[in-house]
Amino acid sequence: MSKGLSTRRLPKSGIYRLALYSRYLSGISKNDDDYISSQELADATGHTAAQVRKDLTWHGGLGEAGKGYEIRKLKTMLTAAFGKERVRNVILVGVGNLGRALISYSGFQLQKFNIIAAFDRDIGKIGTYVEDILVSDIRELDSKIADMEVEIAIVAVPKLSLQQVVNRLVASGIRAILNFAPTLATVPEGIEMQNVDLSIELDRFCYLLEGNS
Amino acid sequence: MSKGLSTRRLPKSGIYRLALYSRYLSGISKNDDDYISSQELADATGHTAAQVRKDLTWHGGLGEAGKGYEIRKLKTMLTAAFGKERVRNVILVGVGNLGRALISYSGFQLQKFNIIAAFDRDIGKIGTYVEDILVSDIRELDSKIADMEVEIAIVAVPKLSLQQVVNRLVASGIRAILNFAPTLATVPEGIEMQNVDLSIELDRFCYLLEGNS
DNA sequence: TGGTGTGAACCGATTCACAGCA
DNA sequence: TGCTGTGAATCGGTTCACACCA
Repeated sequence: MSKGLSTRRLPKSGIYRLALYSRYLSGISKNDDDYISSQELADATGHTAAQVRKDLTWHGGLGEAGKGYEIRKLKTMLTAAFGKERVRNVILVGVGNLGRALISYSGFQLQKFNIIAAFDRDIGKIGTYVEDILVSDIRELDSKIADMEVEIAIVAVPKLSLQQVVNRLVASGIRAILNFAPTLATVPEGIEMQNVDLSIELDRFCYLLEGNS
Repeated sequence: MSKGLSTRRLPKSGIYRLALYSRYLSGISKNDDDYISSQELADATGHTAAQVRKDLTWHGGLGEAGKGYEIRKLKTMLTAAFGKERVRNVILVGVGNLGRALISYSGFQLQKFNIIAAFDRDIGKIGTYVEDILVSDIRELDSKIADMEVEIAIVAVPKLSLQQVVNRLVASGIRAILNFAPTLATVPEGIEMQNVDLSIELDRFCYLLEGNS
């Protein structure tokens, strides 16, 4: 008889949309006292007003009938939902071209992400600096991050090293991994792993351009 | 009465899986004469066997009952589906740290993507080379790519320039854009645009780590 | 026996439509 | 009147289960 208690949490894709709303709010010139409608957020992020309202519902109904959402309240809610009251420490593993570019990527600082350490296994890179980040030996991962609060790692290593690096990260207590290596790795239950595979993004275009409608 | 003709094409997420299968096949040591089961592909890519079979159905039933899929046939089908018989030309706009790293990214050559030109608007960069790619003035986009076959552009420009760059690309006949700028742009119907936003990937982790279950 | 192909069932996410409130 | 909040309807994708074939 029970229909199964219908979804009781924001869907995965909703997290992405919340981040988009949040980014939009930080970019507009409106005052924090102003109100914004679900329609405006929808237009700005390419979704529907109903979708926006539903997304915003999960963290408490903070809209006001007839007026919209007070920007201050929205920002507060989003900051809390993403835990952005504080800066997040992030480590990088793999200091190749891509890794170096990621260290320099300005978007991170802006978003309260702070790359605090970098690791590589290439003896030629260990001990050097990229921007102001010291590159350490990957074997020192454990000891280096032991007393720092780090939950997130960005990995940009060759595909053959990936699983090994991931294992090491997990063993060190890392809880979320953003992977740029063009291959997959397995992680234990409870560890988040997101893959960004540049070639596969382009492959998607190829498929579509090939006329597979 | 009609239930609406149910899905008659591979879902968007299926394109991603197809690319994954394809990559797995190029990486294994099996002979092209060998057979592979949906189960093996599923295990290798983190999906289910039924899912794999359904995905492979869209481009023709090439499995053989009791044996699996002949690797040669699979590869041929995938090559055709992604139009990988030929090399694809790609241009890059925005030669900052990230742009330079993308030019050097080895995954592209391997996957038959060929970056043939780079553009920037910074006078200090125009005329220089990154690897063996000449950086041209973005204003020469049209004339430079007029006689080349280019359908795909990778964009790694500052957020404020994005929409303008996108407009220019679309006007030049580009049909697919991979965007690394941390913002959105609008494109006309029929143009494909995929956003890769590094901060937002990390934000997703933050949300999950915050215990929003 | 082993493994494909596929309709049907299921399930989660999106959209619709409207009641309710300022 | 304008816009939110939300159940209900819908949609699309995934999984199930099994007929079928070598």
